[in-house]
This record gives sequence, structure tokens and C-alpha cells, in this order.
Amino acid sequence: MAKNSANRTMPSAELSNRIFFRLYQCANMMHKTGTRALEEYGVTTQQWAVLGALTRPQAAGGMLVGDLARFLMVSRQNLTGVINRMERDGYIERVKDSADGRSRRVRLTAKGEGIWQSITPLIYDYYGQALADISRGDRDQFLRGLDRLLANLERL
Amino acid sequence: MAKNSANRTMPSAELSNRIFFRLYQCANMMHKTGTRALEEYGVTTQQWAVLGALTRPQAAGGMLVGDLARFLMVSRQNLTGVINRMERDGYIERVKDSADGRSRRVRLTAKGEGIWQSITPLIYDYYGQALADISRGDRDQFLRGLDRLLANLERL
DNA sequence: GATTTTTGATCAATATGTTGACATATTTTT
DNA sequence: AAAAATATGTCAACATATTGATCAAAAATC
Repeated sequence: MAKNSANRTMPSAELSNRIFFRLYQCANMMHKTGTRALEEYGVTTQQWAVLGALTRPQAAGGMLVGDLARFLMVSRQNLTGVINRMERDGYIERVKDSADGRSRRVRLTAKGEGIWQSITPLIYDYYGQALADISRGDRDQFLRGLDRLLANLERL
Repeated sequence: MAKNSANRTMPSAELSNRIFFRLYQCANMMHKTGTRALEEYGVTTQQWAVLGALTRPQAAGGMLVGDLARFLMVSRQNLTGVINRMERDGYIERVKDSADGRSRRVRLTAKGEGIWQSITPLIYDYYGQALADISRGDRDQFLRGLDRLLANLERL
């Protein structure tokens, strides 16, 4: 209350500072609470992002490591480690691409599909709690803000 | 263009999914581009957050490790490592708290203050580029969205 | 006052992120 | 066709994040 009324005359630099600090805090809390929400399955938020990418209809035949890295906006090198752990746990498998000998195609296994089915309701529940009391219109607007920020960051 | 016009009738679950996926991408890009912006000083975005916390007037006499961890919303264990590296680089120093023998007070060194002065203009430049073409009103609204999301995540 | 409980900071193990270096396969140039 | 440039994935080194375990100091309890 007092916190928000003080915002009315916040200087521009202070506003920018808060936006990026809140983003930093939100990202940390999202990873922490998201991984906790899926704790019983041992799936982290990053692995959840990979599963989400691979269960899209467009990714039916699997995805190349590089394409997956571009989609998630992380480095190929980082993805190698995530994929290793997910392969170790039996959620995905790597197959040589027939067209290009350098490429590896990452595919969901039956176990991976099963896990995705299991965690989907937990994820929706998580979304509901995290966005509680935020109207549809405000969610739309918030997403637009994220989209614009992301576009700017990509251009940097 | 085509992307945004498709959003008009986006189902609620799809909207939530996009918000969290964009948040994940924004956080990754923020760390990547932010650290790159301060590359010449070898300061990461996390260290920048610590420096920002310690240069606040309220933190004039330094901050306890635990208070700093709560402020940044990261674990004490993680902060120990960050502080070790910053101490190694001479930006901060740890002193025993006089009131409580268990506590360690983290204080900026002269070098740390100097670095903060040096990177401040780079940070403002970064803010300007990252928030380019977003109006004051939209920035306010975006911050409110982040505040509400963060409050929900803390409650989880 | 002695014992138990709580608290503050750190160590250890693990997961995720970065860049740089490299081997190999494909593509482009010559 | 041979040589050079580019693309793909992985390994290595490092920074940052988590939880769990541990030690020491302070606080609470008996």
C-alpha cells in the first residue's frame, strides 16, 4: 500500500531498476517454486520446458539439438547437459539424423510422454496459483510486455 | 504480426503457458545480455544485484548475509559462493558482526564503490535499450504485473 | 546454570547457465 | 577434386542456483 503509493512519482531510472530487479526475483522464484511443484516427479522447470517443446505437434518427429536450443534461447552447450540428464532418466532419446551426419535428433520416449501426461495437471494448477487474481486482460497485457522486452533483449 | 493476431482467441491455458515460457526466456536473455554489457568489468548480473543492494543508503554499514539473501530472494548457500568470488575480486569484504558472533556483515570496499560508479552509466544504457519504445505507462503497468506475480510466487 | 532448540554461515552434491576449444561432417570456394 | 569455410554437437572451465548436512553461537527451556 505505502509501497505502491510511493510509485506515483518514481523517477525513470528507479522504475527501470525495479523492473529488472523484479524480473530477477520472479525468475528465481519461478525456478524454485516450479521445481518444487513437480518435486514428486523429479522434473525441473528447465526439463519441463524441454518436455513442453517436444510434445508440441510441430515436434512430432523429434527436434535437432540446435533447433531446440534456439527455441528455448539457451546455448547448445547447456542443452547438452540437460539432455544428458533427461536421457539418463529415460525421458528422451538421441538418434542420429539420417539427412545430416552431424545432427542428433532428440525424441520423447514413451516414459517421457507418460511423465508429461502426469505433470500436466500439476502445471495447470501451478499456473492458476501463480496468476491468481490477475484478470484475463491484465494477463494479456503482461504477456505483451514480456514479448516486447524479449524482442529488445534479442536485438541487443 | 501474424503471431499477435493469433493471440486474440488464445485459450487461457495457452496464455499461461506463454507467460511462463516468455518469463523463462527473458530471464535467460537478461543474464546473458546483462553480463555481456558489463563484460569489460567482469561483473555478472548477480554481482550487479549485490552491488546495487549494498550501495543503497539503507545498507550503509553493510548487510548480514542472511538479510542480503532475503532481499535478493536467493538461498544463503548460493550467496556464500557469490560473496566468495566478489571477495576474491576485492569488491566486498566480510567482517564479523559485533552484536552476534554467528553473523557476518558484508561491506563494499573502496574498489567495489569504484566499480559501481563505473558500471552505473553502462547499466542505464542497458535499461534504455532493453525498454526501448515502451512508454512510461506501459512500464508502470508491466512492473505492477511483475509485482503481483512475485507476490503470488512468494505465497506458494 | 545446564540442556535443548533455534539461528547464521558454510560445505557438499547436483542442476542449469555461460563462453571457449575441439572433432567431425557438410557446404562453399577455388 | 582439393582446400577453405561453415555448421553441429560435445567437452572443459567457470558462475549461479537448489537442497541437505554440519558446526558454532545465541536463545529458550527446564
